[in-house]
Amino acid sequence: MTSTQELTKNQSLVFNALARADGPLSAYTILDQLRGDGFRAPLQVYRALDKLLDYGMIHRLESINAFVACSHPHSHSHSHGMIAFAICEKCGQVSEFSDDVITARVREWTSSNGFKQSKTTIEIRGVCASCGTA
Amino acid sequence: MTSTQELTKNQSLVFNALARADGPLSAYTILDQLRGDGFRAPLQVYRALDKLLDYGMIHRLESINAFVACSHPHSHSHSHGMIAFAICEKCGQVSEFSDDVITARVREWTSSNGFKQSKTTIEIRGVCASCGTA
DNA sequence: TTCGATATGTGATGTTATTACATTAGTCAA
DNA sequence: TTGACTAATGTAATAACATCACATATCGAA
Repeated sequence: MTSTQELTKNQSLVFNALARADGPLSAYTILDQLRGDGFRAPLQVYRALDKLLDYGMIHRLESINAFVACSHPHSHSHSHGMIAFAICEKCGQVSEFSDDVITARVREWTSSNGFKQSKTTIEIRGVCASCGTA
Repeated sequence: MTSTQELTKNQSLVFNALARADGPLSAYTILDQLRGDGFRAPLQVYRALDKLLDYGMIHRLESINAFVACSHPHSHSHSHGMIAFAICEKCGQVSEFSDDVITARVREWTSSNGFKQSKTTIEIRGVCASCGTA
C-alpha cells in the first residue's frame, strides 16, 4: 500500500459518499445514496468498506454502527497510536483525536497482562460544544 | 437505588444468566437460555438488559454486540472512572479494568473542547495471555 | 492465451434491536 | 375498597445491521 491508495470503482464510490458526508453514515444509508450508481446489495457496500478500513481511509464507529472518513487523511502521524472519537448525540458530528498518553497507558496494561492487542476502540458519546450551548 | 438493587423476575433471570456465563453473551443467546423459564421474545431480554445497564450491574460491549456481568460488583471504586475492556478474540474472555490516567486524559480533551460526555467506550480487541501462548 | 487473483453482481439468509399494542401486577391516596 | 397511576410483562411484527453462497467479470503476469 502506497501513500495514495488506488481504489476500485466501488471503493471510490463508497469513499466519496463518506468524504462528502458531514458525519458518519450507516452501510445502508450509503447503499441508498449509491443506488443511482448501480448499487443494489448491501454486500457491495460492505466489501468496499472492508477495504477502505484496511487502507486506513475510513473508521468504523462501533457504538453507532456507522462509518466515517478519516479526518487526518494525509498525516500518518497517529497511525501507530490509538484514535479516539467524540460523537455528538445531538448533531451526529464526530471529532477524531489521538492521545499518546492514552496510547501508552493502554500499552502498559496490555504488555503487563500479556495481551496482544490488534485493534482498540475509544468512543466518547455526549453533546458537542455547539449543541451544548444551543 | 440502593447499593443492592431489588431486581424483578426477568431482570434476575437475565442477570443470573450473565453472572454464571464465563464470558459475554448476546441478547439472543440469553433469550435461548431462558426459554425454559418462559422467555419467548427478544424484548423481554432487552428490557431487562436496559435496567441492568442503568443499575451498573452489567456492561455492554459495543464492538461485539454482547453483554457481560460487571466483574467488580461490590466496588464502586471505579464508578466515576471509565472502564476499559480487553476482549480476547480466541476464547472470548473479557478483562475489565479502569485507569485514572486515561480517565483524566479523556476529561482533559472533553473539557477543553466543550464536549459534555455521557458514556465512554474503551475496548481492546486482541488475544489474551493464555491463548497467545497456547 | 491461459491461469490465478481480485473485484463484482445477486439472492437468500442470519443476527441484532425496536415499534406498537395489549395485559398484568403493584402502589398509594381518597 | 375503589380508582387511578406507574412499572413490569407478553406478543407479533418489523426494522436495522451484516454475512453466506454462488455466479460472473476484470485484469495482470507467466
